Amino acid sequence: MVDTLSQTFSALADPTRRAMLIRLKDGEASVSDLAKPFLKDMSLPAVTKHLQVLERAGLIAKSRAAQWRPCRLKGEGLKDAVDWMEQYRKFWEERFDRLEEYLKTVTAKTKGKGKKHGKGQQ
Amino acid sequence: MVDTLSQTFSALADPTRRAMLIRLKDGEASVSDLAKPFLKDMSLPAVTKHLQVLERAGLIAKSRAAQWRPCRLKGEGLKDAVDWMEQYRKFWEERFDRLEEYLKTVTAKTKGKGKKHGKGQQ
DNA sequence: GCTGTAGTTAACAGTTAAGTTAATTAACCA
DNA sequence: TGGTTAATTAACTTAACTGTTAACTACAGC
Repeated sequence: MVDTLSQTFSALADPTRRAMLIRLKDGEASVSDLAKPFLKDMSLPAVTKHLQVLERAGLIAKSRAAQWRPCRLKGEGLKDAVDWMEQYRKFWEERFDRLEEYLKTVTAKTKGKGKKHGKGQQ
Repeated sequence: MVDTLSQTFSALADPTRRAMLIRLKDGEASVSDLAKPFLKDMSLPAVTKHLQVLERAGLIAKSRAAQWRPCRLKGEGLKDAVDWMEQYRKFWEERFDRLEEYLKTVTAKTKGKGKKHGKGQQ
């Protein structure tokens, strides 16, 4: 697993880490601030590891202030992941079946004009 | 890992599986159709397993036709994941810093009216 | 019934992930 | 200097993930 997209999705595939990101929406927080809701369920080193995963995925950044390590959200890290998923939007939007049928009719008439924006993503 | 969101993100955290989803955007495909691009790198049972992951995550559905198992995309499975990520959109959109500053001014004036749509997501 | 094709299941091996406890680093404070 | 707080690192365990090969199920067609 080397590619950025995999790292992003992998980092998001854990409820603890997602909860941490949600907490960080409200602004910076130290490691122990972030740990607080989880210390019944896991140790502080476990929290450190989760934060490292988020940091490596580019979803948060840590700085230093005395003995604290304030963490802040880096939302840009989510952009590529959302962009990737957006290509499926039409597959979950309402009345897709009817929409697709309509599109088939249209593309049949305009023979291939609908081959727009091939981004070559994977 | 029990929750749907974790399953979805986890399923997406693999380039092989993402490539399979991309292939399925073009329409139904059998297991061996889907396997074709990967058989240099992995065996057919490995492909089966990837498809099982996607199926359990609700991202694809398998049917039966003679000895084939046509797979089709189930884009609705991505909806919740995208919705979750959308809450961070403002964090990656351009000039966020200035936007945030502006919002702070606004909410300071309207004292609390900006507390909209608390979806209780995690 | 036999043979080929499509796909899954079983059993196993290697790697990574996620947690633990104990020890360590680093800064503050008195 | 010594104690406290904040956080990380080290070493280890366990479980899950990803892949393998070999065996099996199921259907098609002669």
